[in-house]
Amino acid sequence: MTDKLTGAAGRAYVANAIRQALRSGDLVPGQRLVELDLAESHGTTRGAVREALQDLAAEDIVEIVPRRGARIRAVSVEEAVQITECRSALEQLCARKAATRANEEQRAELLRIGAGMRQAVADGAWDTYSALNQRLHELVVEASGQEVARRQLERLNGPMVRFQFRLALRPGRPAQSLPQHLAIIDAVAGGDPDAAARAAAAHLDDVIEQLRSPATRTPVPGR
Amino acid sequence: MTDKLTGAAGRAYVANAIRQALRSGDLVPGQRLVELDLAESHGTTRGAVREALQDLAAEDIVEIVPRRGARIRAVSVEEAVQITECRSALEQLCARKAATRANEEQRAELLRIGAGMRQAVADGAWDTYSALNQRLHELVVEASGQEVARRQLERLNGPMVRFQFRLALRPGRPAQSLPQHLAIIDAVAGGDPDAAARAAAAHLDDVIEQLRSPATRTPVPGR
DNA sequence: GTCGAACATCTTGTCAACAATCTTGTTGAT
DNA sequence: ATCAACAAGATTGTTGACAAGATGTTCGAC
Repeated sequence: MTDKLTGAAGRAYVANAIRQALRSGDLVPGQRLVELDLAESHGTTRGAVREALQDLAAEDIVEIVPRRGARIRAVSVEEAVQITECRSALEQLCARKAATRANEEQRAELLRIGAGMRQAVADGAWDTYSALNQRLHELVVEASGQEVARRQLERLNGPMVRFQFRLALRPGRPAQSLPQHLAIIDAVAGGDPDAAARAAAAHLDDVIEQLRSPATRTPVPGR
Repeated sequence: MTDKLTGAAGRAYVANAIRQALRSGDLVPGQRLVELDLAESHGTTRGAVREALQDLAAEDIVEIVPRRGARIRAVSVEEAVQITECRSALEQLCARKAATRANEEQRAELLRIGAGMRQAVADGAWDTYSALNQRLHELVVEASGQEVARRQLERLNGPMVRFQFRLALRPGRPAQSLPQHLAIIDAVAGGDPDAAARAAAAHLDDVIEQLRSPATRTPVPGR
């Protein structure tokens, strides 16, 4: 357990640790990531950290400027909107395909998720709702069989964790998004491709609107 | 000129050299990329080559398997279709935005490209047509102001160069795609977002159909 | 002739030390 | 008090050597 994480193992470990720290707010945009510090605090070598940072840079999570090190990249509201617009385009594709291609088990799980979401909103169980939300998006992509789109969506979500986080916690947000999610579920489970695409588009248009409203903007510490 | 390309410079240089070699057919899918060989043939160090390979792996152009080195990744027809479906989703988004946001100069260039394409088809000038085609797609994305989508599309095109290449050279192909391109130009330059999205979708649906037809399949050497 | 085991060679993975560059803090002049 | 020049420290970039693993080859048994 106190073994030294070496090389390739450390690479993935450090990358995950940073992703996690970003999600939980331990790292904020603009923050410097010093190779030696990370190496020591995670029990790895500088080489492993270096490669982990390269990976994160490829995911647009950190920004590496030569000779000056790596920082957590700041995402502007405008960029968050553009990211969500791309998500919308890709998720419409997936929803449309999923409506045609989903198998019986997947359709059944969709319905279960829908029931769970209703219940979670009724109970005020926001963590549960958030988890179901994530699973719903995953499942639609999975059922669509669009491997390529799945990879693209993963990349898009990387830098967005902070915004998503804020959004889900906004009071009244689950109640607002519930009918949109149920519409997606109905259309996909019911096998109506056009309706599925429309429902996905409507949902993400609403997310964009929320992103633009000032309440969701999180102040970025200077420097 | 005979200077040794060191570190950061060599990294970009080698990555570009490989991309170029793939485009021109000097490298074929499945081919092994040995670090030391590449380092010597390009006058760099192994370290630089290593990083270049990481970059190419992030672009899905090469596949790195631990302890076994890097190979040019093979793209199946099914994957090419999925890539094009994603391109379709994103280019619809861009075409729609471009119809609204393009400035006068951009609309003028679109019309010039359209005229040039007509001429090129009439003259049988396929290289010119291919160049204009590329510029058209670029310009639509540029005019849309969708930086995020632009990056995503770049990534998607990386592994596709071979297929695109084949497609453009197929006899009769320019004549077939010309009206589709003109429809995109008309809609974007004319400021009709819905028509622009429809035209982009129609064009890429046709590309998908071409990809599926056996004539475009290029045999992949075993091993 | 074919199969398998031992061996030789090639290739990638890892590390530690060194060099180059940037950042920060201090000093001194105006 | 402000600023520029400088020095000390911190941080990243690069290299070369070695270790670990994979691949190919030879040789012998059957």
